[in-house]
Amino acid sequence: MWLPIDSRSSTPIYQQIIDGIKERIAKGVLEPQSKLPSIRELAMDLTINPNTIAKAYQELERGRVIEVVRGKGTFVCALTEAPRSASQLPLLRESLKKLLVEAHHLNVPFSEVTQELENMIASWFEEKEGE
Amino acid sequence: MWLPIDSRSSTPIYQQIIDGIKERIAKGVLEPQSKLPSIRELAMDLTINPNTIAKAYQELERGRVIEVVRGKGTFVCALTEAPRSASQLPLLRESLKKLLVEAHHLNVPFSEVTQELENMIASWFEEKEGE
Amino acid sequence: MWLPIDSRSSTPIYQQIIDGIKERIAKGVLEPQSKLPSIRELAMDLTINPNTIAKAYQELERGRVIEVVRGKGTFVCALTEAPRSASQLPLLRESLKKLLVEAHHLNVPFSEVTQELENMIASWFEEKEGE
Amino acid sequence: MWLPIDSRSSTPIYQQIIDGIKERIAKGVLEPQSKLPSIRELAMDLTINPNTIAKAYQELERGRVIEVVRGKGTFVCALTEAPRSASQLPLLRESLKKLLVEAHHLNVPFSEVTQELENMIASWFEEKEGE
DNA sequence: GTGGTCTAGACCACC
DNA sequence: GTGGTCTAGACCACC
Repeated sequence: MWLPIDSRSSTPIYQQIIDGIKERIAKGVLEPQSKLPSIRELAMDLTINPNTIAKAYQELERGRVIEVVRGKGTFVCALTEAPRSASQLPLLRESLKKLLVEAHHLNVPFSEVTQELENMIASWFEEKEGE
Repeated sequence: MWLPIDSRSSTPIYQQIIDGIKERIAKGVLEPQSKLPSIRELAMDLTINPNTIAKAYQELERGRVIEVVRGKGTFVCALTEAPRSASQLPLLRESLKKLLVEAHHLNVPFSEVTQELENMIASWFEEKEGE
Repeated sequence: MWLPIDSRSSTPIYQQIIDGIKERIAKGVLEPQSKLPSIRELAMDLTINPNTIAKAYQELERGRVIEVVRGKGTFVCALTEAPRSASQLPLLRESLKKLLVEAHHLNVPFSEVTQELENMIASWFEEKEGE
Repeated sequence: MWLPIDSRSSTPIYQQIIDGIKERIAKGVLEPQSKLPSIRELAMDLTINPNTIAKAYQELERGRVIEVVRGKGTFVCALTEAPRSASQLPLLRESLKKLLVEAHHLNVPFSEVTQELENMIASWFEEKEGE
C-alpha cells in the first residue's frame, strides 16, 4: 500500500498515516473487512520506522477504524462497529465552523464553498471506480 | 476580550488564540480596523503568559490578519489587504476533503453535511447581530 | 516637503524620515545648503509627532548630513563637511555583501545585479531633472 | 558552526543568526541538503539561549531557507524550493537604491561602487574553495 | 537524540 | 502607554 508521506511536514508522520488510511476507507478504496498490510510491510513500503506505523495502527484501533485479529492480521472494521451517536454532530459542526472561518480568510465566498462541496461529493467515489 | 482556551488541549495555546481571533473576525464580531486588546491586557484576561500572546499576534501579523501600528496598538486589517489568489482554492479543497473523510467516519451522510453547512451559513452572522 | 511614511512598517518612523531625506539629498532633489522645513512644519505635513521629527533631525545632524543654524533654520550640509575616510569603504563592502546574499536568496543571478545597478546609476538623477 | 554575533548591536541576535546562515549558504559554504547544527549545539557554541536560536531557525524555515525533518534535524533547502517570482526584482531594486544612497553619503563615487561589486562577485566563492 | 511550547520575569525602543 | 527581544529553565511530542 502506498500513502503520501512528507517527512518535512509539521504534521507528525504517524498522523499522516492515520489520515491517509481514513481517507482511503472513506473513499471506498479500502473496503470494510479488507486486510491492511502488516506493520513491517508498510514500514518497508514507506521506508519509515516500524514504531511509527505501530503507533498509527494503535490509534486507528482505539478509534474503532481497524481491528487486529490475533494471528491473522489487521482489518478494516465493518461500518456497524462505529455506530452514530449524538456526540458526533457537534464534532462535525466544529469542523464546519473552522471551514467557514478558513474560507473567509481565503476570501472565498460561502456560495463557492457550498458549490465546491457539492462538486466534491459528486466525484467522491471516482478514485475507487477508476481503481 | 474573551477567548475559549483549553490548556490541556494538544493544540498549542498560541494557536487557539489565533483560531479564536480569526473566528471572531470571520463572524464580523471584530470588524476591520477595530483595535485588539494589548498583549498585556489579553494576557491578564486569559491568565496566560504575555510571550504566548505575543507569538499569536506575530503569527497573525505575518498572515496579514492584523497589523501593528507603532506605539499605538494592534488592529484588524482591512479586507483588501489579503487579496484572493489562485493558490487559495486548493487549500480550501484540502479542507473540504478532510471534512468529508471525517463525516464518513462519524457515520454522517454527505447529504446531512450539505444541509448542516447551509444551516450554518444562514445563521453565520447571528452572533454579531445579537451583540 | 513630502516623504513616504508607513506607520505600519517595522522600520521606525524616525528612521523612515532619515532614509527619505538622505535619499532626496543623494538624488540631488535636496541640494547642499538648501533649507529643510522646520520640525513643526514637517510634523504638520506628515501628521506625525514633532518629537519623532526632532529625533530624525538630531540623528542627521550627528551624521553631519544636515546642520542647524541658530535662529535661521536647518540646512543640508555642504559635501566637503563629510570628507571621505579609509573607514568608509569597508562599510560599503558590508552593504555590497548583504546585497549579493539577498540576490542569491531571491534567485537573481549576479550578472543581473550588475546590470540593474548600471541601469539605476544611469537614471539616478532623473527625478531631480524632472522636478 | 561559528557565526559572528554582536550582543551590543541594535540588530537582534536572532536576526544576526539568520543573516549569518543565509550568507554561508549564499557563499556555498553551507551546501543544499547539508545538516545544520542542532538548536542546543549552536546555542552552546555561541553561548546564546536556545530559544533565540529556535526563533532564528523558525524564521529561516518560514522563508524556505532551511527545513526541519522530524526527529532528525535541520537541513539547508534544495535551491528549487525557493523559485523566482516576479515580486523579487522590486525587492532587489529597493536594496540597490539604498546602496547608492549610502554610497553617496560615504562620498564613494558610483563608478567605484560598480567596480567594488564586480570585484566582490569575482571573489565570491573563494571562502568556499579555500575551505 | 531532535525541535516546539510555555512560563516568569527582565529590559528595551518607539510614540 | 505600545510591542519586541532575550534569558533561564521546564516539559513535551516525535523518531
